[in-house]
Amino acid sequence: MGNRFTDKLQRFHDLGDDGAAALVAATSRPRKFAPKRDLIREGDRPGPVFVMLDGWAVRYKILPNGLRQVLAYLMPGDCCDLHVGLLAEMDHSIQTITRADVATIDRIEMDVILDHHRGVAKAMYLAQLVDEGTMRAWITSMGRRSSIERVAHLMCELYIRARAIGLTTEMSFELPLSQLLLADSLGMTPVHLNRVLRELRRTGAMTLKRGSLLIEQPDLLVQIAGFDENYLHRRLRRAA
Amino acid sequence: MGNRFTDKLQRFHDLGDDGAAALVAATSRPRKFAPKRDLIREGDRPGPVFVMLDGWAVRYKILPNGLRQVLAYLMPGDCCDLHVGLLAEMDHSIQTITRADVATIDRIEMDVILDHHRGVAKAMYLAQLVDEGTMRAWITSMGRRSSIERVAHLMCELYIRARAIGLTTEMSFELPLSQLLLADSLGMTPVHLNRVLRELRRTGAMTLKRGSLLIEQPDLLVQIAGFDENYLHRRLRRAA
DNA sequence: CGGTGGTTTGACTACTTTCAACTTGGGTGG
DNA sequence: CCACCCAAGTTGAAAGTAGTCAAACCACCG
Repeated sequence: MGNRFTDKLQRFHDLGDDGAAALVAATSRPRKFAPKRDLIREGDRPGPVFVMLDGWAVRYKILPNGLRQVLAYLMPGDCCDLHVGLLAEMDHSIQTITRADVATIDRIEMDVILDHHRGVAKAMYLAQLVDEGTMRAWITSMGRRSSIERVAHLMCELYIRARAIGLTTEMSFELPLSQLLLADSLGMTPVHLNRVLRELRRTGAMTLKRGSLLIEQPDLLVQIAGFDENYLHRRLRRAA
Repeated sequence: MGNRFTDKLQRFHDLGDDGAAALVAATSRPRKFAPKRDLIREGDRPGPVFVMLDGWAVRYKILPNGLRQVLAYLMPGDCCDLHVGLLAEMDHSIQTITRADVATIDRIEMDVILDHHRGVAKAMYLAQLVDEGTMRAWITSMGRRSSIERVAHLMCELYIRARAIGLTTEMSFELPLSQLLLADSLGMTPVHLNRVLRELRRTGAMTLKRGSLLIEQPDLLVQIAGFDENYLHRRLRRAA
């Protein structure tokens, strides 16, 4: 009865039948986007809330010198900040990676839903807290993890997130990310990333090839990454 | 009639007399902390919302190997996530840097205030969006700026934030951050940070010395940093 | 007046980028 | 169906950046 968006939120907090229905209705007219299409750009005035019903996207920034930094991945079910409409302008851009189905929820409608369905509001606040935790984990990776640890850590994160929404099969999953994109996510050059991937393959921990990741030794990968999934807050507060 | 917390929020959105009064009342019993005291640690169950009425604090994470990464600075008037109470456990720690006056707002009380004073809710959402924008800027710095650009960028940010709350005098301000702390913020070693600071001094852009920053050539510093303050969202949306 | 934490410096090492060339995999148009 | 093309991936060598280790220095505090 739901879609990937409500399925994700439902795992955070009970939306209630009417809450879920309201969200489904609000996202019932998704638009299809080709790969590498900007949904919104830095400097634009924020519009509606974007909801990824299918496909992947990235948040990113371009520096004056043309370098790009990826800030976050949006996977099916993810959405952007619910209150983003309060801002005068975007401080980053959002672009599709793959073909994608993207719904938009008007700011007013979003407010109405949040006001009338406390379960939806709680679930969305939790989703936002997880996104923030993820940003903190990225800052930590960039600042204090070696390049091999950083790569391993991101792969662990993406695997856990993909698994949570049913995109994994055994120890592998579709990962539609080019090495260029990964390099821009991890603050390294594509050349160096390529060498790090080779090293991870050599250790037997994982193999990334065009479009999919195979995790051969999960324990080893987790150990290399120093991965602790607490920041994804999959353990929820009881009696919230 | 307000305090540093309400003053800050008021700049984002009109709190209304009763909204401001409610916040002042809620933060009227601050507790004093010595420097380097943890307010809460990673793994702890989140409690009330912390509000910095005076003094500085940092959010940080410690890695398994003992390395520390600073995630954000909390300056007077700043507070931590309003919905943090929804989480089962903290994904990072918060520690005072200086002596500090910290108020706490109980989760229930916070919810009541947000429900009854829409202006307060809007202002706090905006504050949170700015904090998120700041995290994105940090990720960008760590990933794609050189060390000298990174240092310059952080100094620009801290100056702008300090100025917004009236802590600056001309082109200098009190900056109670050790080089060790700055190094842990910028993902570099204290030794290297020290050399970068020397280089910035040499160019004549700025001089950091024990406890205060003097910006000698603002234009040069901004240029070195590639600083664009849009992410601090000081330009607000009209008719919000 | 000696500690203690913080800052500064030098020499050496390790890691990462740069640059440039070459390979591969898919898709497209003839 | 195949030749071509382009984006993406891979590799080597040289250069540059940042980390490590160790010691000295400094300022403030008790």
